[in-house]
Amino acid sequence: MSKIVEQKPDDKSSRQSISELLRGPEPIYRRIKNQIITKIKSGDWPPGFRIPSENKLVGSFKVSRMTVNRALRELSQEGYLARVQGAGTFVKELPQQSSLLELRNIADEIKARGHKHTVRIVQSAEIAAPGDLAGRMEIAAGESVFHIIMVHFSDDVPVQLEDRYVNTFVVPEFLQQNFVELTPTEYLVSLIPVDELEHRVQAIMPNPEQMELLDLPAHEPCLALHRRSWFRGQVVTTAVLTYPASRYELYSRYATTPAGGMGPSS
Amino acid sequence: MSKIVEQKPDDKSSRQSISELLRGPEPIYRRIKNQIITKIKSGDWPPGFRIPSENKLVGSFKVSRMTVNRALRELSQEGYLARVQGAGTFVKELPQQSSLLELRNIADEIKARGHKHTVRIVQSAEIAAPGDLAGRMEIAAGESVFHIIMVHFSDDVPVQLEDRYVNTFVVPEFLQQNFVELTPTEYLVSLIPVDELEHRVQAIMPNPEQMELLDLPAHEPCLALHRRSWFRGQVVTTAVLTYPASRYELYSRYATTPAGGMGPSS
DNA sequence: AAGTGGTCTAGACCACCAG
DNA sequence: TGGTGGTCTAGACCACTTT
Repeated sequence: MSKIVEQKPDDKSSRQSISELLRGPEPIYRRIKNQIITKIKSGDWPPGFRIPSENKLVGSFKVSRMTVNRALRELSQEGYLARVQGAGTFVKELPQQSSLLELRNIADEIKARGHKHTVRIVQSAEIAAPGDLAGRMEIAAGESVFHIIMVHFSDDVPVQLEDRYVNTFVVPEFLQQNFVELTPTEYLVSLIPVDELEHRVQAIMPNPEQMELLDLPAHEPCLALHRRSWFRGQVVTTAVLTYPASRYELYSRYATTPAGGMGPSS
Repeated sequence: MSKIVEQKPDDKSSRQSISELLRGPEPIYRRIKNQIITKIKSGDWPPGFRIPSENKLVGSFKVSRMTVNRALRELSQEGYLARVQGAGTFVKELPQQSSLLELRNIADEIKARGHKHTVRIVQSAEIAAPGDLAGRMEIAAGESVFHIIMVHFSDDVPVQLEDRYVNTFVVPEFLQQNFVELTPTEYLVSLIPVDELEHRVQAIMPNPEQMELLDLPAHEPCLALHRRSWFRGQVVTTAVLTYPASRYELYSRYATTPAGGMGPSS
């Protein structure tokens, strides 16, 4: 007879900094997704665990089954869950990967493998964008941009050279950050949602400067990953990430089907 | 007072060879998706075109709005459409790319750029899998696998060396194909659905054999893309695709938001 | 004000898997 | 056979864009 949708006030499980402010309160299905991801990441629901059925979740969340279904279906598409008709919904083994399509943070990757992550900041400045850079950042030539060059180490071995430019208009306080504690990727992701992401991957022979910064022997090729990210039609940042061939490779595994490798038992 | 779901008989727009047989008739929302993709690919609905509203589609397909909504939402997630609340649904510019996450066919890429695609088959045989290969293909050592080595040319310049192994159990008639007409990727994709896909990307210095096959100068690095694909838990094929650095790079652009670059007007 | 997409509901029928 | 997920319906309220 009146309001069908009973909007609940915000609960603790939703904080999204800027995106929250920009996008308004989260829809129910996304809150359910977040709560489930939290359960998985905290270890409450370990890999292989059979999570409550849709009907159980309908009961505990007090929502319609279609809403729970959408949350579970999307989490399944995103690789968190495997759904088997007639049997149940299970937490998948691999907690996401695919460093190519996603915006992953080198510090997390290094730590996840049990190594020590350190950085060396080579350069950090505010410059006027020359023509080619302005083109890549889709701004006018001569406009101000931040430029930072840093090297990431895994157990004191250099594994990534990061050469990054940042739009000063979108992130004016970028250079004030302490990038020893929080990598630029981490900082930017936490601050600005990413609408669009572009990657180019090349094999290159490093130039002398790169060889020195990465402490490379002669004739060792590198992977060069060029990345640009957009928010509301503006380029937020563009970076060239250079990896020594012998110390790094890009990896991505992607399931197109729910039953990808995780069975109910086992 | 009885059946709510009125299953319509198959119409022409759904043919999926094996997947059709395996997965049964397509659900309505997927048939709608396919018809829309057909409209886009045929050029009936060009980039920027505003497609009929959900309510119009509800009328023409005689289905519920939720069903149309699911079709459009998924096509938007997949990058075909951009949806703008209050304004409409628009065909996006880039008809999909992201050669990394997806399984793209080198011949299509070359032709799409207006070049001539040719191949040279270097080797084609059935062999007993040695231990390391058996591991990668998740079969027993010594089991039979197909092995094919070929070079892809763009306007007679070699751009890709394809070194592929195929599971004989899943695709027994693989070697009978004419790969001058239809690339292995194309053939396999048309035959077997892909449940899961793994990619690894390295920078390498080519060995002498690779240098010769790709007609490379000294000291030119290459991108090596290692790919494995699964169907129902079995590795169908594994391939190493080697690209000369100067002639090829991997590219991927990915919108996480509906409004990714395509406005209603413009 | 009219139209659009975003979300949600409370039901329904079905195919599938387990005990 | 009972529970599970897969899909679908016919309605609803809302925020937003366009006219």
